[in-house]
Amino acid sequence: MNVVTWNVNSLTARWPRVETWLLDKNPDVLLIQETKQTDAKFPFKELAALGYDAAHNGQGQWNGVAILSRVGLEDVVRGFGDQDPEARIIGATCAGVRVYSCYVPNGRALDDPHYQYKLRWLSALRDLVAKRDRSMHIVVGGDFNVAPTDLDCYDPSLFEGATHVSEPERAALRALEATGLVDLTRSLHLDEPCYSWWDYRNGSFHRGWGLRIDLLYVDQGLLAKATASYVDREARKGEKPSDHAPVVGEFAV
DNA sequence: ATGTCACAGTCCCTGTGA
Repeated sequence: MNVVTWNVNSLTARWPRVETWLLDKNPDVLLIQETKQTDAKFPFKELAALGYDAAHNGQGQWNGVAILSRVGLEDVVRGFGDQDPEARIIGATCAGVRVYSCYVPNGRALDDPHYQYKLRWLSALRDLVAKRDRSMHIVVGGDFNVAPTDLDCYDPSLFEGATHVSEPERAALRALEATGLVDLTRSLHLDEPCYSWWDYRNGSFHRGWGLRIDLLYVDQGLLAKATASYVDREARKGEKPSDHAPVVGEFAV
């Protein structure tokens, strides 16, 4: 089984790339962030033609998360309940694995109210994950908008005083891990940066100025069955790419 | 250190968010 997370930065703008990529890679489960679509616009029919069941927590202009699966899609839950007006999380069970697609708030700046919202959101995610059914494997994937350590940032000196690298954000990720989750890509690649996002500006991709902010958190039992995790850098190249690349997890289940 | 992209509305440019 493989599970991929990809922030597509508008499924409307990215559909030709996403469709081609699905035909080429045929993943079992794809976790999408930033669809920027209402449920009415989401391409359910086109995905069904490719063999995918899909569930979408759509909003419209911003946010929007989805789960695509060709191995079953059950027990879909959107959001945290009534606490969050923004469409940033969706969960489902695929082939007996509980999966979540998460789009963590950006934070904008340390003194911006949106930063406090980001920390509250990560706390709510931790609470949700802590209450999980531990008889089932779990994958919590998505765009976390946090680089877990300095290895995940191309130049930490440029990010002093900025979001994505601050200690409270990193502590929030450690609190999530403390529920029994591990960072899959980092667990399998202790020294490689494995960046997943590059700013559209400044030729950042070609200069190697990236961050690793797209993460797959899995339970310890699933880590034991993991066979690979990697970033599909090819998807960041070519015509009209997203600014994020897909992050893949492969498991012997 | 800011050279881009996507969105909606003010609608073929501009403000906002990333």
